[in-house]
Amino acid sequence: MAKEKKFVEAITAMDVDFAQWYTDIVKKAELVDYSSVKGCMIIRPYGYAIWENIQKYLDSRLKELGHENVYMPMFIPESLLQKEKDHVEGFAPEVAWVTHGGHEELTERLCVRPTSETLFCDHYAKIVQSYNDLPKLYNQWCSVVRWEKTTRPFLRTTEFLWQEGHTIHATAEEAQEETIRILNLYAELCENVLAIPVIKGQKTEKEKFAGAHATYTIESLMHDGKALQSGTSHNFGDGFARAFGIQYSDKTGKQQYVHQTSWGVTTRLIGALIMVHGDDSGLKLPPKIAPTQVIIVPIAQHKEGVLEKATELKNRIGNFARVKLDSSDKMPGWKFNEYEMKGVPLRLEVGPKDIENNQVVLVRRDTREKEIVSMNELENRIPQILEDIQNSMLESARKLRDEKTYTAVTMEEFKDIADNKPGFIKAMWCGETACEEKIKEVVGVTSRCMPFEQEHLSDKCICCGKEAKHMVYWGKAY
RNA sequence: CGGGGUGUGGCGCAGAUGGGAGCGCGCGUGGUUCGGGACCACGAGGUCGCAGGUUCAAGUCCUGUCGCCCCGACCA
Repeated sequence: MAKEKKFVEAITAMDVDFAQWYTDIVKKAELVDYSSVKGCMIIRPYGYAIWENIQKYLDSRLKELGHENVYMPMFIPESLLQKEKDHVEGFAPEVAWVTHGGHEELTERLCVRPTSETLFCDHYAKIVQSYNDLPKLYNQWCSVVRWEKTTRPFLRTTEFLWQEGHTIHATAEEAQEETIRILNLYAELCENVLAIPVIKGQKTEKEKFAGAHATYTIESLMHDGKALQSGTSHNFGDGFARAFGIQYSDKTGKQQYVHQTSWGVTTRLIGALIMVHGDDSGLKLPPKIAPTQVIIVPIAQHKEGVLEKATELKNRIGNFARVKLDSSDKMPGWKFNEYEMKGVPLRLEVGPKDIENNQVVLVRRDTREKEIVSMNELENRIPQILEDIQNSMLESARKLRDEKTYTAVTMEEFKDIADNKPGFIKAMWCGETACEEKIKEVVGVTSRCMPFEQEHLSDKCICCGKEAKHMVYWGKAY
């Protein structure tokens, strides 16, 4: 362990100070820089490349499912924002307002979008007339602004990047199907691409989105035992449709309100990647999302033929993986540490000895296992290793999460676990907000979700002792 | 928004009781090196967060203000 620490002195050890560890990684791996605007971050090329990979996957999957991308204005007139009561109330404390255009005060102030429900609704009301116009499956990639009090790179910033889908449907059933379809897509993104295991479930009344009929969520667990809401999908029912007058005439000529959904994931997912997979040497990226999957480090590159061979390998590997060659004058050891810190899944070392033996050295980031491979085998072996890294990262993340998931039946147990063992706690709940609030006050945890996969831990609500209606995942959350 | 901490070259820091702006790393050039953060030589780089004030003199003292970090209350 002491040896490991020596590798990367720049990063604070996780168990010494988790928050500092996170900040160190974010900066040292060159994901972000702080900007001159409070709470706003500069996403640097390496960080943005991760986001682009998330976008690529999600965007193509959404399009396969029939969604279309649009772009809405970043400003919302105050009157428009106020049309749905719960919605405004939910967002009012964190909206930024534009009051002036040039030197002139605006007659109506404009809000910088914290989310675009109202804009989509306003637009849908105009373009929808008949059942033939439905469904509308719109998605938008943009940034939104929420005036947060406490900010942290990726996890909570004043401005953040996201994707927001807004769909309208003829029936409640279709809207519900869409809501769940997207939740499943998000879960797939997390598990299959980001190697982050998630719990799918429904938010309680207290935790649901402002103005929603029901909110569904995927919850993941970070290395420090805190939960992170990683994506949400909302069924609005016809609440917004009524507030905004989004109606269509059905086949019988009757006016009906549409049924609506909205859903989003944000750059927060990058924070999840860091906190689920990272270790004391830095970031650890699953191959499917890593901007660079293979880094080639030439050894004694000044010697005859080394750089030529490294370049040749780069070109070959480039046919099936995202590869980079670092031919800078830095020491090989320096490069090893640098790319470990940046979480590059696989390192390929090639030096004079290797060339002599027609081999290379491959080193995995996740396990640090070293493997000598014949140069003839790269096309076979590298994809295998990358796939294996992808799978085993998901497995170890799942194992860690399961180890940090506890069960409580009494309040004493509940409190004891919450105080001493950071992680998810499963406990039964009667469904009353009063109990939820009391649990927060007494135990110090919030409800994360009512998982789709329910378990019967006891007949009674852990708080009031009345009949239990749901098993709930509780925890401290980001 | 409350409590605590912090702000000095790019980064990490030192600068007791007011009077030379310094160190390590990094950066540039040249050379020797290269299988886990190399070494030597030379060199570039600073409105001491910002604004006032006290003083002959402020990185240092006083007031205000802003940013960042940590802990809480609110949130993707």
